[in-house]
Amino acid sequence: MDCEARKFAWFEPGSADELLSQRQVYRNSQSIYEPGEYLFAEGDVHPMAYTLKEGWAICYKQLLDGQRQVVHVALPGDFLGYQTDFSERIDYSVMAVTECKFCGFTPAGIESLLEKDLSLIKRLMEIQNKQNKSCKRTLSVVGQAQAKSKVAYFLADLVERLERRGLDIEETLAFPLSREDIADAIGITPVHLSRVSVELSNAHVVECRHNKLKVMDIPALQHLAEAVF
Amino acid sequence: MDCEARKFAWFEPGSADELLSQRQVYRNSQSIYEPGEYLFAEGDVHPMAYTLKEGWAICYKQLLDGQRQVVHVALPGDFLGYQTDFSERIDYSVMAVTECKFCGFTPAGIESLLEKDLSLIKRLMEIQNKQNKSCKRTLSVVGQAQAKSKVAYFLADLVERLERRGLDIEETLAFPLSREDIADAIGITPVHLSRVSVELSNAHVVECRHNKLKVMDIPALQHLAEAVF
DNA sequence: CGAGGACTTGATCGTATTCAATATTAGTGG
DNA sequence: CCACTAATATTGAATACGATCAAGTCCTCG
Repeated sequence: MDCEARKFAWFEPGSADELLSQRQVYRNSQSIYEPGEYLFAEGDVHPMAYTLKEGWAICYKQLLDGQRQVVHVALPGDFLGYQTDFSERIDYSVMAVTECKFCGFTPAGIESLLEKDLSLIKRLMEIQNKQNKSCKRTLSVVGQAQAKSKVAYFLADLVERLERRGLDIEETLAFPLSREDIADAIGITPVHLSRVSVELSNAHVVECRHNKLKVMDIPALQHLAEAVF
Repeated sequence: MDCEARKFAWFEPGSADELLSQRQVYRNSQSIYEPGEYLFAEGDVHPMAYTLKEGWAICYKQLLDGQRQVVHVALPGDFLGYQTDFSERIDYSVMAVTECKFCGFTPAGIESLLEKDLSLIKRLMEIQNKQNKSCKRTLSVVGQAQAKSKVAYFLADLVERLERRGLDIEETLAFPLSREDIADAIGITPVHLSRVSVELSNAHVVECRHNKLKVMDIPALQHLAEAVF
């Protein structure tokens, strides 16, 4: 995991929390997933939580008719799969977009970490709180905005998150999401996304092609996004 | 608050938690809001959290252009306004739809409760987790479904929540939301909502008029909703 | 009974979808 | 390294779902 991303992680072995390390917590916990592979799927009873250490992954839900909604694009440092009650079915799927490295935590491991350091509970609450806010914000844009604003919001949000992870957003960035991934995240079709992308490109706001992303006008992008940043 | 709703509340004075009661926590904490009045508004620094004890309220966000997205319809027992960091601005507004009675908690009050009973932290996490799941589910429907499914989802979800609060959903239920409230919750216009309502009514699925709700065919309603219930 | 607001209905328009064809990229084996 | 193929993305044309504008109707409340 990029060192900048550590501050987003819930618990990072090898950092200042080192003294808390316990063998059991990390046993079998580091794992690699290839593009297209699943960490877990919606409906699974899956008593593990994960920190994404490297790579990009998408979290999504499916309607009964098969329609897919991407509810989160996971970046290094993101904490996934946590549930207060791990005997419940998980409510979303996680699929690797690029090669991903995850660090897994068992419920027992989490329990023992929490007992040793009460501040980790606060941290866990903060993470939930942030995810909550982010989801409401996305819902607002998906529910109310026009296609162009939705695209702008999606890209502006991702760019902001990448910047906080230490990337220079003035540069051309690696961007592994497909048209369909993006479209499913904002509730439009890939075909229409393509048309909107051309508009944004012609307006010299942002260019997003061939798995590369180049932001040309950040203020314009954020303004189009309609959301409060 | 209806006694059935207590099990949804985070902390209910007068219940088994009674011994925890502290004067400071409840000072000035019971308050009544008339329809249209605000508990707090998006952007406020508002260091209080609340349990809704009686009435209906809507939680919403606004885009920069003024568009409104209702992110939650609050019913008795719901816990609102909690933030891990109360110095941050709150990310949504809460407006009373009917006359509402709220029970308020100060950050200091919450802190002292948590210190006395660690299980309350678990409870708080559960609440956050539930809100999270609910938001993702709503996002999926708002992002992917057709208008008719959106309406069905919205009503099916509310009916389920009312039922868990002890109401008999076979009966005609009080339903104080306006067309606009519903429309803003699912991302369609009130005009179109009106047309869809007629369809659902003609199909003998659900009737929702004059602040009354009558579900005629629950299975059909849930099937239309497309979401996993 | 009258006035104002909320809701419904009708007609038209526009954004985004769908279907289909083309173009581009990435992947594979010669 | 270059065909050849499959997958992904773009473009075009037609359609449709939902939005908008406007008129009319139905409740509610004074």
